[in-house]
Amino acid sequence: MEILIAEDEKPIADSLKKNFSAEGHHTMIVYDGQAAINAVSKIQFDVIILDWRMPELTGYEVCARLRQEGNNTPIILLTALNDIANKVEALNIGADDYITKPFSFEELNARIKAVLRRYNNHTVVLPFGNYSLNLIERTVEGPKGVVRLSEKEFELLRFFILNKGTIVNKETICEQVWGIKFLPMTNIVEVTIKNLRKKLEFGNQKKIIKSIYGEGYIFFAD
Amino acid sequence: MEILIAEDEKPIADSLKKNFSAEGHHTMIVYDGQAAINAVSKIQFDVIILDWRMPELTGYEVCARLRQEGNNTPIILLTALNDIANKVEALNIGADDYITKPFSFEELNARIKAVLRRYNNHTVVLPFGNYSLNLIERTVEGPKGVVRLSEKEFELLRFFILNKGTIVNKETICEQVWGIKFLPMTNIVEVTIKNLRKKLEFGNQKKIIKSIYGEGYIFFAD
DNA sequence: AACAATGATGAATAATTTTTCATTTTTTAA
DNA sequence: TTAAAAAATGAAAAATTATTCATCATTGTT
Repeated sequence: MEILIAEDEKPIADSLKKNFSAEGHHTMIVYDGQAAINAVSKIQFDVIILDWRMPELTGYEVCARLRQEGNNTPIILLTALNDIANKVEALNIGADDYITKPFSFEELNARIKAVLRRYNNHTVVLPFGNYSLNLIERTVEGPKGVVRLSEKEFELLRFFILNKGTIVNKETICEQVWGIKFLPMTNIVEVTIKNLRKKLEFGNQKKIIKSIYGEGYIFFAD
Repeated sequence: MEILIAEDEKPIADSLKKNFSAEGHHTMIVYDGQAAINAVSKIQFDVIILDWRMPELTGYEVCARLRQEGNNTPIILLTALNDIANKVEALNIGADDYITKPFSFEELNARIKAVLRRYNNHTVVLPFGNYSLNLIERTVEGPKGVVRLSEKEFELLRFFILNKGTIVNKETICEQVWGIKFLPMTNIVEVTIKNLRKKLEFGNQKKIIKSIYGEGYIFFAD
């Protein structure tokens, strides 16, 4: 993993580097904010650790500037002040987490892992219309907020997204989602579609799963 | 999507191309096996459709050769024979699916989507030791074969993989996996670890989740 | 060795999800 | 307009998963 440490207190920076090296990561140290900006423009880091107060540009400013530029590498801010206002500010300008000095390496490391975990999930998402399906969490974000899907609902939605814009019949759905040949004496497909609709549809918004009498269903997104 | 069609019967190839174009895909047609090999060396296709019998190299030979070279683009074989032996052979040499002529475009299209679906999942996998965790299917592939995990088992394993090699205490596990502050009067962590172990461990193989008395657990992979 | 603390485990209970079933609603075509 | 087919739905039953609980096993300390 490529880690950038921007921290003007050399002992802290060195100690972090040593610890990260022991875990098999590559670390780069810079001692002021401007150097951090320069480094980020050259290297694609996995995590950036920014001290709050630094010469040239503060960690706060570096973070804000990176986010303005559209860079969304996970950022963790280090601060000497155990100040809630700072935390709120840090998260507002787009930091992913925040840790108060003094801290143990284990603590920082745990935060990094938590951030990366959240961050990685972020990338495994299927967008559709004004919704998005998180494939790991099995949640849909949409007009109803975040809704958890059960396994079958999740598989069904994934199937619909993949086949959006085409009519799919119940036999196909059954084979693909349930992995079984369609048995005419069951109505699991209808029931699961009903439940999925209930979780996705909001008020008078247009339907995204439409039934086509005698043929099957068609899924619209956007 | 970039699709390669290798099919010497021009009417079939043209009809497929027309249909794929209507769905917004780019299609390239070649009329013999050698041309297919050449095309693949130049362009990164999303799916390759190979006729079983073709001049120069048969679809069977093209498929085998591509797989030998380490190319793992999804391949669907078309064959005129409704012959089980062929199907087995096709899958043995690494084809992803197989379809018997005559077929409708819808049928082929459905197969392509099913293959892509399987294929896409393949990429969202966390390897650890001689196991791998499929993040979409929530299955582990390991010495026990493929095992389905329940939601909590899945989240727990994901947490362990992320924190492999470091000791994690029960409080942290509880917070990260269950999203709750640890309550000392519950033992869900122990129980879920027990169940996960049962699904992962095989015979006398060395443990991958080790308990550290009074401290927590440590996860080893490789 | 004996005790106390911690962890493991089987089984009971609770909660959730899946499937079935009976009934109502909608759609199409006569 | 009406009858038949298809789809939607609420609720019951079945299956699976999560959690609790009681008990047993292991570890570290005295």
